[in-house]
Amino acid sequence: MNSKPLLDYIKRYVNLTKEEESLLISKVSYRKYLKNQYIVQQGDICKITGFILSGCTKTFYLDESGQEHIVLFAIEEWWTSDMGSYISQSPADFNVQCIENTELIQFSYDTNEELLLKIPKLERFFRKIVERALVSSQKRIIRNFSLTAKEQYIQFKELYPTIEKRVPQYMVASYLGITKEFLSKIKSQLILEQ
Amino acid sequence: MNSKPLLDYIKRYVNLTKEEESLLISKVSYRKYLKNQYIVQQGDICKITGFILSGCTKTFYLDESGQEHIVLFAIEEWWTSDMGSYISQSPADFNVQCIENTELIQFSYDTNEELLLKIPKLERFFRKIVERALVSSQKRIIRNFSLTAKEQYIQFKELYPTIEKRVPQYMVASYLGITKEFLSKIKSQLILEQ
DNA sequence: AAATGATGTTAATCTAGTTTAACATTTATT
DNA sequence: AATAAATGTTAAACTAGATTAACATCATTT
Repeated sequence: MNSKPLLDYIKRYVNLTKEEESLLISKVSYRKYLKNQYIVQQGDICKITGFILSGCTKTFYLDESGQEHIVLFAIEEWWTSDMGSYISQSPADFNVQCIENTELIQFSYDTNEELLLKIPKLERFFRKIVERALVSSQKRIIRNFSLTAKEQYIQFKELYPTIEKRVPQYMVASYLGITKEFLSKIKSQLILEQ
Repeated sequence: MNSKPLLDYIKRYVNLTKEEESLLISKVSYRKYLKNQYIVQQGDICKITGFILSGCTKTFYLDESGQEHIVLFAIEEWWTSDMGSYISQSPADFNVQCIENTELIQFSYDTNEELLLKIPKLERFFRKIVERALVSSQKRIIRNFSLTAKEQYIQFKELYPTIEKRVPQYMVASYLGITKEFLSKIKSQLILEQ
């Protein structure tokens, strides 16, 4: 397992000693998922939060009519899980599925408690991570309300250019909350305009 | 200042000693806002996070055309601030305004750092608070995508019955992302249906 | 009690985005 | 190379929700 990306990432928020770093690494696990595999399924108790070493995942909700609504994508150096299910160990509302083969460093709910007690600095680290996730989530709500679908698509490309190139278009449409047909129309409009 | 509601609230997440409690109380401040006063304005650097002792606030975004989009309401025992601005001390995207006269216990950005160093348990406390806020925010995104306006309104009433009764209807419409006229139509439909 | 401003309603017209369905293109599998 | 599966496009008919505008009701101030 290549733990450097995770340790570098943590370093941006808190400074761990060498001992703390190796304790941390001894308590997490590495796992490889194949494209299309599920990390969490709606209804499961989400046992892990994963730090992505490589790959790409989508977190989505299936509604009554079986339609898929993507809440967020995650790529290298992002975190992936059903946060609600993980923190309260209750059945997941969301599915997390790999869009590409994906390598994770997994923090399991059971051992994480122990880790936080031994390295209290990690409380601060996770607080900061979650704060940033909350900010993105609130901004997403606003974009949704105050922009047309076309404007949202333009912003999405600016905010997440790599993701836009890596995931199929119909998933981008689902993330934006529109149909794939309408996104297709928007794209052809944008081509005509320029 | 009546600090009991805050201390009781904290007790649900972490246990503080009497000394820690009094240190905490010595580092926060009490403030009363009148109805319609702003706690934060778009563009300000948000210096505080407030715990609501009494009253009600709305956090909203003003778009290009001057339209107001409400991200969230907050009432007693909830937290209110522009999280993005507070955590990165950058200009606020949102306004926070009082819908009623509102009493806050304010945690200021500058003294909070000191407080967290002296009472590391608070890192955990704030992490848990933010985690819960993130979960609500993600659920809100999903409701928005997978429900019709009518369904959203019904869920809103179930989730936040007190808020629905306390705030004017046009603000509920703004929160739901629809016009006040359409909410009015929905309400009259619901009356006919029952 | 009159007047002003804030909040809520109704109805007609309009539009952004959906639905359906047929077809085109790209990618993976044999 | 041929076939199947997945992804993307186009266009017509449709609908949820927006816009406009006129009016109704409630609350606050003088």
